[in-house]
Order: sequence, then structure tokens, then C-alpha cells
Amino acid sequence: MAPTRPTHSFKTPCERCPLRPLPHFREFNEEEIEFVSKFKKGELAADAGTTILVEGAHSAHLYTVLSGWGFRYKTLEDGRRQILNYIMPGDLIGLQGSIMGEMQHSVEALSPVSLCVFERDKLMGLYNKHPSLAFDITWMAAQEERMLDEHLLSIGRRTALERAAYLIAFLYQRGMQLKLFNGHKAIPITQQHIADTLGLSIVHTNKTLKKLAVRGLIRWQERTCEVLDGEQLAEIASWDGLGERLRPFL
Amino acid sequence: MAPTRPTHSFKTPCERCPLRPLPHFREFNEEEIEFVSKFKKGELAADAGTTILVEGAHSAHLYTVLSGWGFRYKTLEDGRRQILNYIMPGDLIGLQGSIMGEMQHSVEALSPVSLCVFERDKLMGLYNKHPSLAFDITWMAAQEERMLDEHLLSIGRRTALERAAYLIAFLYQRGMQLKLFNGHKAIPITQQHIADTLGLSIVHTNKTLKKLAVRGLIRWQERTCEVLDGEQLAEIASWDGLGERLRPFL
DNA sequence: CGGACCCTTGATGATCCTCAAACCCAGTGG
DNA sequence: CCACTGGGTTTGAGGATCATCAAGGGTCCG
Repeated sequence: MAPTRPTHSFKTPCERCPLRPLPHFREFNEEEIEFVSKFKKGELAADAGTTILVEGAHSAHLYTVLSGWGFRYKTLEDGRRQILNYIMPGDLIGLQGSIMGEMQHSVEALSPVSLCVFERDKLMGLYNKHPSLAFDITWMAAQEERMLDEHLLSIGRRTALERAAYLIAFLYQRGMQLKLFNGHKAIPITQQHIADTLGLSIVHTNKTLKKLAVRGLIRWQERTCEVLDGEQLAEIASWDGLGERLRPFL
Repeated sequence: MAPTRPTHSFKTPCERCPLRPLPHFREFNEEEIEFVSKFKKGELAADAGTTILVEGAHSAHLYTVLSGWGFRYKTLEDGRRQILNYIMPGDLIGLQGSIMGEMQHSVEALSPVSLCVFERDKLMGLYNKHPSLAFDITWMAAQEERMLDEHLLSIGRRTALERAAYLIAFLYQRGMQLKLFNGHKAIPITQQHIADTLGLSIVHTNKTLKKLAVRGLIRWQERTCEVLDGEQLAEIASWDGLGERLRPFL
């Protein structure tokens, strides 16, 4: 768990951003892309297991995930950990810190992650000069809120089996939207992460996942969760799914 | 549970908004207040128990709570309900619906509530002409996210007693910031609401609250929860509190 | 080959849910 | 005036769910 230091890397130009061609994202005009390009300060790469942002820190930066999986979490004093949400390509991280000062949660990489770095000081400039991008940021904050609402409903009111089914269906759908899977639909996550997301012990999580596996909905392999039937998982949780609205990113 | 129709009422001018003098809110310049004044379309009053916004609706409006208490919630198909967060004076509601179309949660009044009504169509104009107010909206979205993070940690990882203590301490602190109490610090809420917030059954909630009452931290009276020792409640939950940062509102 | 993770399984007990019944109080209609 | 009703609170009993403890297996890596 020792926080590894993330390392810098080269800068890919925003015009050739690998995310823009994805059908899941809205299109941007040249002016917007040019501004984002100037807003971008550099790139960062982090290995799996690296702590990207720490609770309590005053980060001077704002990040967009370029590739990889990660998660946001909080802990209680005695070490109990709650995973709040997962981060994937296109997601903005560090917004809370940029807007209100101190970070109130930590962020850790699940797989190797690369990030675009933006300077927090230029954020006000973005609001002044590019209302459409400012609106996008609010859009993303509202979207995060929506996901947290659903997670709360899940932890608070769904049974262990429904919770697990919901979580995996959720990660599966997000991965599909972003075309993160190649062949097997495998989510890079351990059962400990699942447990810390669902608010369950790892033992009970294991027994719950086994039930899903027995039904042929998932398969557990080498530190990943392979999704065999995403639709039925969503159905078990009586979850409507993410919807197909086009979304922005920076 | 029958949704009562909210009723219209007279319009109080923004310059004499009863919330502005509160030390908890940031100050606004004349230009900002003038713009908000034009942005405001009217007012709405809702009785306790009224459903203000319904999940699935495409609301054409955005609201700021002027007075009263309420809550946001989601339900599963079979009726299980999860309260997501509480709304109080200064809070913006309906933002998700305004930004992304459909509402994904409902809002209900806990006490008589009055609301400022804003037109959704003018929101883009706000982003174009008043970056500082646009930033404020993002600020509030980020703040909501922060509260949801804390709630998630609570439901996922705190024990029943800690959860109850956290929730009451949270509502207490918010009420104090907004100077909502006069004499007794009484929160207008039933044990059913507490149960639906904590993800517990009402029976177990009752037994848990009794433990807090026996310790002399709260007292239950006439459909309200009187807070006797907010500090110790926060301590039981090992919760840091809300902080004292000045906040914006519309 | 030992150690660190990760996954798995069984046993035991704590927590929490459901069912059931009763009480208080306010409002309502006869 | 009083019976009746409905919502909110309270309490006990029994059972389901879930946590904790414990132990063992697998793989990867130094």
C-alpha cells in the first residue's frame, strides 16, 4: 500500500486525443479543443496500486483520465475503507480539491493509468472564456452525483446479491461505453475492492460472488472479474442502466 | 403519500432575500443580485409531505430552497426507499434534471417549504454572462458530491449506532449554519426517515436511537429529534464536521 | 523456498430484519 | 361526546443475514 510516486511522460496533443473519436463523447469545435490544449499542462502515468491523490491534500492540479481504471475512496480513522466510485477514461478527478481547496477523498489506480494534467489556476479562466466548457464541468459533476445516488440506493437498500450484481453491471456498462474490453469483458478488480464498495466483509463478498458465478453470470480469473451476462446482472439488481446520452470531457 | 400540488405565492425581491444576511453565505455584488433577480421567475410554497419533484419527470425549472426542510430519495421497483440527502435553505434542487433532462430522484418536503423558481432555459445564459455564478453552481454540485461521499462512507462502513450519530450530527450542523433553530434544536423528521437514510429497518432504527437517547444525546418529541449534544454525536461517528467555508447560492 | 497477496470454505456468534402486538395522539365522522 | 382510524413510536421473539475467526490452497516473486 506504500504510495508510489507517479511519473511524468510525453504529451499527446488534444487534437489527436484517443478519446475524442469514441462515439460515447460529444463532438467539440476547434476553438474548444484549442483552449483545452492550452489548458493542459502535461501528462502523468501511474502504476497499478499507486495513490494518485490523497485525502487532505491541497492539489494544485485537475486531471482527466486518459486510460486505465481507478477508484475514489474514503477511510475512517480505524482503517475501515469505503470505495465511493470508480474512475475511467474521460473522467475528471480532483475537481472537489480544485474548487473547494482540500481533497476529501483519495484516488488510487487499479490498472496502469495515464492522466492529463490541468492547472487549477486556469480554471477560472475557463469559466470566463468558455461557457460551454464550464457547463461541461457542471455536467460531469451532476453525472457523478447521479452515480453516487445510485450507489447509495444500492448500499442502503439492495441485498448483498443485488448489490454485487448492480456493481458489476455498472462497471461492465461503463467499460462497454468506453470500449475498454478486448475479447473477454474483464474488470481489473479484486474481491477486496468489491467488498469495500458494497460495504460487506470480504468473506461474505466471496460467497455472494460465488452465487453469481454458479448462475453463470460472471467468472473470476486472475485478479479480474469476467462478465458473462451483463444484462441479467442488471436485471437481478432491477437496475435501469446508464442510458446512452452523449457526454463531454476535457 | 398522494402528491399534493404545490401552490404559488408572492415574490420576494432578491435584494431583500432573507438568506443573504446569513453569515454562512458569501456576499454578492449588485450585478450578480440583479442578474439572479431576472433569472428568478417566481415562488412556490409546498406543505409538509408534498412531493416537489418526481423521478422520471422532465422539469422545466430549477429551484432554490428559501425556507423549510426536505429530502431527495430514490426507490426500487418494489418500494424500498433510500433517502439520498436533505435539502435546506440555499440548496439548489432540480439541477440534474435541468442539465441532463430527466430527474433521477424525487424530492419531498419535510416541513412547509418555500422555493424560488428559475427557468431552466435561462441557465445557458447564466453560463454565458455570469461566469462567477456559473462557478457557484459547480461549487454547489461539488459540495453535494462531498456530502454524498460522506453518506456513502457512513452507510457502507459505520455501525448502526455510528450511522445514526453521524446523521443527526450532520443535520444538526447544517441547521446551525443556517440558524434554523430557535431555542430547542429540533429536527423535523420521523424515525421512518432516519431508517430510510441509514439503510436500516424502522424497528432497529428505533432501538438504535433509544441508545443515543439513554446516553442523553438526543430526545425524541412529537415527530422531531431534539439534539442535546451535537459534539458528542459527531465524536461517536468519528466525523470531522462540515467545516466553516462560506458558500454561495442563487 | 519463504512470504505476500488473493481466493476459498467452514464454524460460530453478533447484528439486523420480520412479524406481531400494543400504546399514544390527532383527526374524523357519527 | 365517543368510536374509529391512521400515523408514529415502542417492545419482544425468532430467524435470516452478515461479520469474525480460523485454516488451507493457489500464484507470483524475491
